[in-house]
Amino acid sequence: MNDKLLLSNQVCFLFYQIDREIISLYRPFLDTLGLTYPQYLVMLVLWEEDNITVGHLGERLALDTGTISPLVKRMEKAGLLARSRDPQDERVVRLTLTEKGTALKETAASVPDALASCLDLSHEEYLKLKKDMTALLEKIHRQKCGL
Amino acid sequence: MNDKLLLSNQVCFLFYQIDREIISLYRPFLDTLGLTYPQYLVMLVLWEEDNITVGHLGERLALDTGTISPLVKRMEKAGLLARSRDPQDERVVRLTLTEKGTALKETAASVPDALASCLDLSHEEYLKLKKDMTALLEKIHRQKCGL
DNA sequence: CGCTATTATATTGTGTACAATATTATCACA
DNA sequence: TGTGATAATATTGTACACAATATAATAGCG
Repeated sequence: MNDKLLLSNQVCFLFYQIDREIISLYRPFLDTLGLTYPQYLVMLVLWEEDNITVGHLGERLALDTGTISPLVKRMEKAGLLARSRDPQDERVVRLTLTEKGTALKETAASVPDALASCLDLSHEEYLKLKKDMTALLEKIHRQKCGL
Repeated sequence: MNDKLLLSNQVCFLFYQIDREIISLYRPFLDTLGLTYPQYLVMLVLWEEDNITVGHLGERLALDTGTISPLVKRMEKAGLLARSRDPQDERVVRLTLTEKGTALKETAASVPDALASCLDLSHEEYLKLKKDMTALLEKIHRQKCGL
């Protein structure tokens, strides 16, 4: 009758599962690094650009302050980064890698290849998937802005 | 240097964002129904097959007991379903829709179309996306089993 | 200069996820 | 027929997500 409500017809459910499955593929490797998946994403940002603000980090990961704030506090406690108020503007909190956080990049360098081999995607498949998913994400963003 | 660690090169981050964006598209519609997204998935299963066990629900949603158990308890409290031990096997808990839960299907019937129009996907695009993502999910499952 | 609006971050409260452990009921078999 | 193994679900503890609210610092403006 109403096929539209069948679980198997929900594309959203596919994304929901794929997201969790991918994260579970990361887990053994990230456990070795002592990181959770969102913490790994934070580290990727900091390895790219150190000494950023909490607000900027939230923008890059598309996470709000309610998620970011406790996340970076846990990472500070774990010795991965330091939080400090900007003397120029005391509202701003700047995030800096510790030695431990910087050093972890060496170990993390092998993670992308490890995952790629888990997923068993050729470079072409990877590029196509990345292109398709980027397009989909941008389409969603455009819709949300009501364009 | 090591482009592989750039956030923008992580396909996983695309799926992470797409999953959250899609759920946020659902939110206004599900708020109307008084459901969260995982609760909506539970309702989809129950509208398909009523009187199922907690274990079966967990299998269909690929969620473990630590997630399912409190989830269905909250839904029981909300009056959407009833939990009862199976007299044949007291270990088993069976889930049944209440009148309210059954009735909610009428209102929910419009959700899939509402989402489709949010995503602005043609039927062909939807079918292709579903096919591609199903294939990807199955590929991940095969990898995990070590085949 | 003082006061209000805005900005950056934090906190609170609720609801997932998931690993690890606990609990209770059934099963298998000596 | 006990009794240890197994199965189904629950609980505990930790870590996100996110809406709503709070807090503190800066900016803007009369």
